Amino acid sequence: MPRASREQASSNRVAIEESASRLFRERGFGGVSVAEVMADAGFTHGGFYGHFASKDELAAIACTRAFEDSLDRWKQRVAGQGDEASALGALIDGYLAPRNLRAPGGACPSAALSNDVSREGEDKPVRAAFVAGVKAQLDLLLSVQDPDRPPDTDKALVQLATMVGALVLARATAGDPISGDFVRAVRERFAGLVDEATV
Amino acid sequence: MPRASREQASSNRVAIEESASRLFRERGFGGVSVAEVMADAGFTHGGFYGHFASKDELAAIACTRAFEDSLDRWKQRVAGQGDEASALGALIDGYLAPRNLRAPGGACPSAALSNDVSREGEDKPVRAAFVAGVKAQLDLLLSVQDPDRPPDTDKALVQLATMVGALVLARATAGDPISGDFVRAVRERFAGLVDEATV
DNA sequence: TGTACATCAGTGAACGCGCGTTCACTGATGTAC
DNA sequence: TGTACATCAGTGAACGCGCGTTCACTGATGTAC
Repeated sequence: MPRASREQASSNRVAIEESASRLFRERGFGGVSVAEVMADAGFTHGGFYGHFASKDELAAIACTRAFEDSLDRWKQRVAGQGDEASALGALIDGYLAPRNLRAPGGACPSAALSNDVSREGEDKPVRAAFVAGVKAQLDLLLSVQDPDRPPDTDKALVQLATMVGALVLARATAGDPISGDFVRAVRERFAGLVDEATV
Repeated sequence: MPRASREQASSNRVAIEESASRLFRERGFGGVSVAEVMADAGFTHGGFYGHFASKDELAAIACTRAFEDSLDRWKQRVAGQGDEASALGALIDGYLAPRNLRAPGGACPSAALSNDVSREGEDKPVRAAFVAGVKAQLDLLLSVQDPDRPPDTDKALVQLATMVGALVLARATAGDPISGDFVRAVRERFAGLVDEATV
């Protein structure tokens, strides 16, 4: 059924981006073919290059979309939380939820794609998309800090590193009890139940 | 030149494992072909299946070897350090050194391979190798703790998550100032220069 | 509002290429006497 | 110690397959009058 309307074509493009955003987070850029992305969105592979210049371009667009989706969920989580501690607690509970461990396709792109992005050349478009996404995540962590104190960028950097590290390690060790140990230990640390000064 | 001696064949196998250990950390399991591993070790691809049953088996062996190499360096770093704080400082300085950011092939497999391992089926041999390696890293972190206090497993879990998160994020954002920010913030946290109780 | 035609979104075959794995072969190594 | 021969480590061609990308084609959409 050729020649969809322009409106239809536009929403088809969005569907392709959403499929790519999920599949790339699940299996990496190299783990999903252009044909698989198109099939997931309900199309044959030939139409791909009518929407995108290359797989690299789609990777960058899908990465940006993944950060947007993820950050929307972060914002919902922290919305309405009274103070910094409860906002962080709500954030980490969602971040390390079993569903997000099992299904990277709907979870944090910093955790799901960091290895993949590291291996891309520094000139590839996906790298800029990733940097922008990480900065937006840091901005959100800064936004939940106590407004009566000066912003602490270093604290946000350490928080994000700890969150991402816990998620990637919990996933890679899934099936072993140590996986749950990472989740529990980092959750408790964020909940402030552990009050040691040193890391 | 066919039919190397048994001794020679044995050291050839080690060379193949070392090439795989480095190349897989650099480019991931899917990013390196069997032929590339063999060429890196100085052989043609056909001899591969005389040494290994499959690429999956090599991935597991290379993963184990990578953790051994990495842990040897960790031990050298913490050896002779007076107390827990200085041992941790020495460890993180090496861990996040520019050389290790730029060349994942000689650095921590937890950081270099976590995404790749997560995507492998839970029955694949590489997953068990990865879990064993992570546990060995946690054991080392526990071994540098103050012997006069009870062992704090949760502290080691949070430390490892923070180290791994910092390394993967610094690598994926390399080329942008935020990359160095992750390194500096986490280094300072480990050095105890930041003494806030909360994460 | 109706008609004629140009546009172009999506199809599916095809391109050159590299993948993991297999296998017949070579000839030095290892062994039996 | 020397000879005859079986073993097997490494070679390179070949297998079926899937990859990213290109392109001629189809026919409904969009537009000019």
